[in-house]
Amino acid sequence: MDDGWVLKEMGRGKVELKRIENPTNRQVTFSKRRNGLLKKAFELSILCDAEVALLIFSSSGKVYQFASHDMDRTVAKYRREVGLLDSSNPQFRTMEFWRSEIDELKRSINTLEARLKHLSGEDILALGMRDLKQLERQLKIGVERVRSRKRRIVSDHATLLKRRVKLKELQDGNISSGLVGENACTMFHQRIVHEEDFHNETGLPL
Amino acid sequence: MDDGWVLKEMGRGKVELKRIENPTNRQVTFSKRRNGLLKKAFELSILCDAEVALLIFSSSGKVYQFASHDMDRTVAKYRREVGLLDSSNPQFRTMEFWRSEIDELKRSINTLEARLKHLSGEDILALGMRDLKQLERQLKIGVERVRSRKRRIVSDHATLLKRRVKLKELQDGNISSGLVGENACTMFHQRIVHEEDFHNETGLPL
DNA sequence: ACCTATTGATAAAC
DNA sequence: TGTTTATCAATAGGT
Repeated sequence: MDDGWVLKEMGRGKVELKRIENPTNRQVTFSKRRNGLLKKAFELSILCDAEVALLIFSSSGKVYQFASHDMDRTVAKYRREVGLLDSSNPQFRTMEFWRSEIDELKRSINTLEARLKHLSGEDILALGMRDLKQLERQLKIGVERVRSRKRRIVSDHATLLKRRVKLKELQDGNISSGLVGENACTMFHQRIVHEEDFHNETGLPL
Repeated sequence: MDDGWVLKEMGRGKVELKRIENPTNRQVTFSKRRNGLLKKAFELSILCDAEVALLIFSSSGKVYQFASHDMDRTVAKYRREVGLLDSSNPQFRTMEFWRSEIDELKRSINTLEARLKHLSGEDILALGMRDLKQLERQLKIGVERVRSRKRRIVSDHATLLKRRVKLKELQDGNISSGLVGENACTMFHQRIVHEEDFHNETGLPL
């Protein structure tokens, strides 16, 4: 049945008109749409003989701009037209600027803390089934990545030890059968796996 | 033969990237494109979490604007990026205070983001076995909590439906066997479990 | 302002 | 980052 998408569409797929959570996708989309927006602004100014000024700050703080005439001139014009407020007062403006900057950072922190809690399974009572599913998926991916990394570390350890033993064998002169090193390595590997309780496959109760 | 259009295209026909001479067409196009541009600016700010400010003056002098945050704030930010700072400014001290305040908040954000990434299994290459183990434990707890919550939701849904059906049976008068409600409920429950792919017990590949 | 044929923009995948 | 491709969006021209 139709999910009742309250969405927004674009290219290959449809995109919800909401902050793109995936940082990579967000960056790519930003780059593309930024260029598109700048181009459109330019076209409007040419085709329709309009005065256009566009300022774009990426979330990382980088600036992009377009001004058909001159940014300062256009902004000044805007202030004259709309500037009913005495925002020209340097003190006032600076103050407001810093305060809004700080408020925004605090909002970011709140968002991050909320997401962090969700990933720990806290404060999830308000989430719907859809969000819960996504959360679980993300958590599983995380678990798998961590496990993968752990496997890798153990594997690297084992390989390293194997090399060392092999080297030692060569330096000491081959004593008897060449299986000594292999056995030592295997034993080491098993020890690691056991002591660290590797993946704890038996269940979740830590 | 190709006229070698040094043009610009759009809709039904192609349009030369040049001021539209026909005043009527120019006005119509301005109206359409202005709205398109404002919409795009809005979308960019939402989708990519960007700070966008857009000023448009029609050739007749009318103003149109969009600011994702606050026009003055964004313009001030722009001036700050472009214009140089004067450290001899009397307000430099104050500014330093605000900046340190902001730096602290940004540090908090960095910490939170790092933890968030770790919980998503990203940037974990630098972590040791001990941290990885703890991470995995936390992720598993999260997964279990989310699953528990999902179970609860499904269960509640089922209970609710069961009640409704029972109620309806009473209102309609008992038609035949009292098993009707039970069956409907069971079917609903199964549908939910299946459609939502409940726990995806088959494995981790999402 | 509404309607469509066309071109434009862009999400996803590579 | 750049290229390609499938899709949906924007919009020119007309009514």
